[in-house]
Amino acid sequence: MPNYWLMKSEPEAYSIDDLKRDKVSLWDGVRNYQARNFMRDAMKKGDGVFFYHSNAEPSGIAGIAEVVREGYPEPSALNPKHAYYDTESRKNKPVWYTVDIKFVEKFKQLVPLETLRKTKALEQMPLLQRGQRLSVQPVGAKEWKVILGLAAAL
DNA sequence: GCCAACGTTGGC
DNA sequence: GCCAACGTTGGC
Repeated sequence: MPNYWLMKSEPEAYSIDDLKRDKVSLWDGVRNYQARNFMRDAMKKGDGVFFYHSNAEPSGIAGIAEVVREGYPEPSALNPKHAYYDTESRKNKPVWYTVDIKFVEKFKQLVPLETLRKTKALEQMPLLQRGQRLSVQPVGAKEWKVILGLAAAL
């Protein structure tokens, strides 16, 4: 039984079209411990991922990806030349982790945040809670299905 | 561009 | 260990 996740990215930085082009990508640059813990400990091969566009016009869920490689030390945190370099991170004692995801599907139309908010069955989603800004977060199986339904109906 | 909410840092 | 200051996220 796979689990489901939602990952946020600003489309100007990395969009679902970029993932479609790359087919597979790591998910680096996350510098939040809770999000890291999900990637390091909880995300499993085969899990489903909603690709969320944040700070976008409009923001919302753009499509689907799938976990293809489970948590491993994030390379850019160990690379002094990289913008995501972290002086605290060491090869034998990494601080930050990432997973690899592969492109599965881009929705014909993005499911806007506004639509998610209007959907009663989704009101418990972490994404929709006030002030929450976790960039990697779990999605319930029921919510996953509801959102697939919304995407199909657009 | 604004700003509320949040996470992190660092002085004490 | 508290908490003010600061930087970041992300909707609007």
